[in-house]
Amino acid sequence: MTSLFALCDCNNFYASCERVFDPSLNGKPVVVLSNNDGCVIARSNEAKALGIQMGDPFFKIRNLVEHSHVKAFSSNYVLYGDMSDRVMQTLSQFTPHVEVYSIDECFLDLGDFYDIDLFSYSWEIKKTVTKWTGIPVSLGVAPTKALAKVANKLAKKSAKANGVLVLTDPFHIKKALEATKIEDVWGIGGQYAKFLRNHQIHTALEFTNASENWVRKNMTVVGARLLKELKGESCLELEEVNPPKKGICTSRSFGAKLTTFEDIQEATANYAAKCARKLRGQKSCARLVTVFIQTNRFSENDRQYYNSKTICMPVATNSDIELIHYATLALRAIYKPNYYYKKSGVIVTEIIPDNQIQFDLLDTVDRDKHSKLMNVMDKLTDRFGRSKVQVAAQGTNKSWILKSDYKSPCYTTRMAELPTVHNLF
DNA sequence: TCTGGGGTCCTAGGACCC
DNA sequence: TCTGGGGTCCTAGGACCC
Repeated sequence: MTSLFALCDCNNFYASCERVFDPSLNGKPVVVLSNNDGCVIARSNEAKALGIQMGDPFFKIRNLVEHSHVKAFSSNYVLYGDMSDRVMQTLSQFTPHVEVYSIDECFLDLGDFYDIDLFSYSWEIKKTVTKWTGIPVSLGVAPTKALAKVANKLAKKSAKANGVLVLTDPFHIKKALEATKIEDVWGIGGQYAKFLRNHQIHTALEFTNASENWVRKNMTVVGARLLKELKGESCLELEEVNPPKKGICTSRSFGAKLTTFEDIQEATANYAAKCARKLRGQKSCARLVTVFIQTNRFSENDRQYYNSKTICMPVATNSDIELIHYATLALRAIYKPNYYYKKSGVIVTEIIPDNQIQFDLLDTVDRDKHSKLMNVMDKLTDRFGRSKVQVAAQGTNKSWILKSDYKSPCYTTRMAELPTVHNLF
């Protein structure tokens, strides 16, 4: 039994999404910014050519942006999520066994496709995705996931490959590993790359010559598994269904420095509500809620403060009202006046399916009522968008709101007119 | 003025138990 | 001087991913 995987990766995904709906951007440098218009998180090839790096703070490249007429966009995750769905839908036409690995990457199990012309087939996939969605993609095909990653990277880099690389022949695999720098290997981050280079391992090929014991000792079983994968032994299976999340976090930098408890409380309540909605989305409840706050770590003049507080709730919940209640208690425990706060966040953990909750005899919450209310709120949000209906503690002040000065329209979703509510219930 | 956000897995070491 | 030993659970921290 020989395995075969394809990794399909969208090129410069967020930038490409913006281009789909505004073709005048084609051929021009485009960047997409993180929340709060903070950092560059996606770049078109033209923007890369200008030397703009991933993670560059926007304010530091503003001159270059103006001078070189770079088009900058605030991130529009609703749009990108929607485009991602379209790409994944298209890919699943080619094999029922797909793993949506991230918003812009998908593994395809080509299991026993060895008999077909993999090169033509891959090109067919690539052309179809672009035709149906407008998003350009690259494909790497190989016997293991880690090798498919290698193939994909080279497919993008090499002009000859032009976006498709099939690595099944041992000689080609060896050449590919030789051409792959160790820090470009999937699973080798900054620390391991430095460590390996210190041990004279500079390429993926040199890594495959290391002994398994040595790798296991210095890089845990994860490294040992990677080693096998690069040598052609498949250890990582396709994961078609994603398991429910074990922790859910909602955190944001504020659009401005905040000091008062009320402002931070309002922001934090909104993050708590978002966590609750995510929990309901995967049909689970959480027992622990953690709140953290921090000042601006880049500001040398301001006094710095970071703290977090975890509260164990009496009964696992996914109700906006309860989570906001306990998040506020946690915040109260750590908030100190006279600091300039820049960020807060809410993390929920000890997550269990919503049908396995341990109830408490002394419980004072009417859980049935909460659940019905949340159900209605979710329906309203799905239909009319965020913040149309919310818990009072979430406030209307929104002085903490994110900066988003360059947002494109939500091309793929249209906000409905304000409702006549009766048919929702 | 302005520096992202949300996840996963693994290990070492301490606490605790018998 | 010499101070049991083995198992399990939990947590913090470190590595990684996009």
